[in-house]
Amino acid sequence: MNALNITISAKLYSKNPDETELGKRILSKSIALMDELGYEHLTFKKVAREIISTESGVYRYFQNKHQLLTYLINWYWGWLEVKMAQEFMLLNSPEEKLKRAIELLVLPMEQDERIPHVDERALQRVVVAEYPKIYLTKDVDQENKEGYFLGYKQICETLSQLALQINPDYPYPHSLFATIIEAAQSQQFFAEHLPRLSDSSGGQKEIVQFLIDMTLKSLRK
Amino acid sequence: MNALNITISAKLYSKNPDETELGKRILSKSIALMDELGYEHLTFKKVAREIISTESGVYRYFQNKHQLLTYLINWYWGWLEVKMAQEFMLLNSPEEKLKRAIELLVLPMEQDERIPHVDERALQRVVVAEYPKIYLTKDVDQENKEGYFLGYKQICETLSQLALQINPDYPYPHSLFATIIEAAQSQQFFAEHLPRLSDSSGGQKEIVQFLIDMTLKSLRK
DNA sequence: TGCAAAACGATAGTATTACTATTATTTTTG
DNA sequence: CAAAAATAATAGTAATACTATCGTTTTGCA
Repeated sequence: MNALNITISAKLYSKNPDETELGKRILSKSIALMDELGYEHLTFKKVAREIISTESGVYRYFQNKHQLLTYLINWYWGWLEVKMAQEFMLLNSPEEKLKRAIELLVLPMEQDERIPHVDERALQRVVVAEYPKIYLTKDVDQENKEGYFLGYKQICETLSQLALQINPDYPYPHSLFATIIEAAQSQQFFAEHLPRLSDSSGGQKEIVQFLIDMTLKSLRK
Repeated sequence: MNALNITISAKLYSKNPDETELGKRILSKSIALMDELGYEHLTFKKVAREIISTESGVYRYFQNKHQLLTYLINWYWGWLEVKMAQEFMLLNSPEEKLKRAIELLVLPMEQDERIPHVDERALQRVVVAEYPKIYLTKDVDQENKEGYFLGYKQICETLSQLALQINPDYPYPHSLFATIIEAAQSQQFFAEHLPRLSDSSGGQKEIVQFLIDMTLKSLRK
């Protein structure tokens, strides 16, 4: 059996949704609803209706909507980390790896059959549309201690290490990749909704080119 | 009289808060409360208590909390645009202007005595902590039509034009400055709250250096 | 196989929020 | 000074984000 496990901090749920049918239904339908309605208009009541259960059923897995969104976004980063590790094995130079990483950040993922309860493309759209909301709160310091942002930090660290292989003297590797990862999301959003904040006419390829250009030029001596 | 006017799209208020005492009190106290409590925990009831008026008083100026935040953030961009225009007059090369622009984006502003009802530093903190919330909604397309994001787009356009003076062939000027402006905010937030996503140890100078480095390297041929 | 524990479903209830509506009073202005 | 505009005061509503309780079903395991 070709299992695949994305590990997520136990602080991000009350009961692990990955271990039960109901939990998986919650994940599946939350992604679809969040994609359709947006974070603000999603309620546990609506999720309950979709999974053919009750509000208290959802509360048994997640303390609130914020925790649910944080779980989903961490799942996405964990998933991306796995994809990157797989692809990096086939590549040799750190340049190639960085380029591929940026493509993975921006280009649409294909559905993985091993995880039928997660629609990766819909989740990617949710990340683009909602990701800063998980840390732009007054609770950020407390939640950071509890590991709410480990996924993001892990990806950033991995890419920073690659960058230092290209230029060991580059002084801002974490800032660079926090910026690249953010831009990967926001440029997708801008290209679609606020086109004067982007030079992409909607194609993801142009965003990839922009980000690769910015990354490699930044790493020059 | 040394007046100073930041113009803001009339779609961003029901009644212009700049024209009355009550309106100015709303602006002043909203900034302080938003800084203190954060967007999520701010309510019009709390604002009403601070301005020694009533909820309906606040509703007469702003349709809702989202519109109020959008107003404040547009005010900030308009203000920054004015500051930049002033400073650019004293500078000659586009490099110098870009560097100064980035400093203005990141370094704390000094209080302007001509506008006593706006605490620029507090407003800057509000922008850092809340700015993506104004466009990360399902209403973004409609609100974009109504001019909710003109301030942001205007700054981005101004800096793009400067960039093209340095390198007329650079293909991504809007993406570059949307990214730089976002990073200017998010790096401040990360340096304070999620330090592993930044290489700044809290000092804004390091963020400025990072952003200037990224900008100038990106514009090289 | 049987029983205790866990999970689930159903329902009810509460405090808060984000408004809307109405009316009386005060202030401004031509 | 009269009319209009702005403000204050109060009430009310639908929705939200939970919390609590309890009976039923499912599950694990002795």
